[in-house]
Amino acid sequence: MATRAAVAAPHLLRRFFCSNSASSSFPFVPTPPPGAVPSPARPTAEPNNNLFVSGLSKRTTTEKLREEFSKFGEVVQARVVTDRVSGYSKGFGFVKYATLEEAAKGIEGMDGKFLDGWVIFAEYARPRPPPGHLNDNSPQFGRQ
DNA sequence: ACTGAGCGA
Repeated sequence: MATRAAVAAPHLLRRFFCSNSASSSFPFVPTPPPGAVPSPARPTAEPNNNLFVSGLSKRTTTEKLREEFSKFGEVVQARVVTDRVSGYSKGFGFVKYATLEEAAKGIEGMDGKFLDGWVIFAEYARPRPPPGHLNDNSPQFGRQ
């Protein structure tokens, strides 16, 4: 009968699970390799007065961005990146503080907070590419 | 139409 096998089955299963004392033989290793580099390519730039704000709502404008970040320091310049053709916001912007400590407070104060129903992320912006030489064809004419 | 990772005219 199959009843005898059913009695002997739990006995073998108990030995199977109790023999799991050595967890090093388990194929599932949630721990990362010890030789891994902590950060081969850091997603965050070095401390700077400029801040990169992402996760903005499509309805968030430059005025709203400066108004919110001005509560943590003096905002020298704030801009929400919008598309030139469509005119809609791309969902991220930049905020420049007067000093670096104000920029740090701005990140600590606005990073992970809600703005217009969206969780925004504030971090140090990367240095922009060189504008090149002063020429009439330079695209850096007009602002700042 | 703006949809959802990102680095700007």
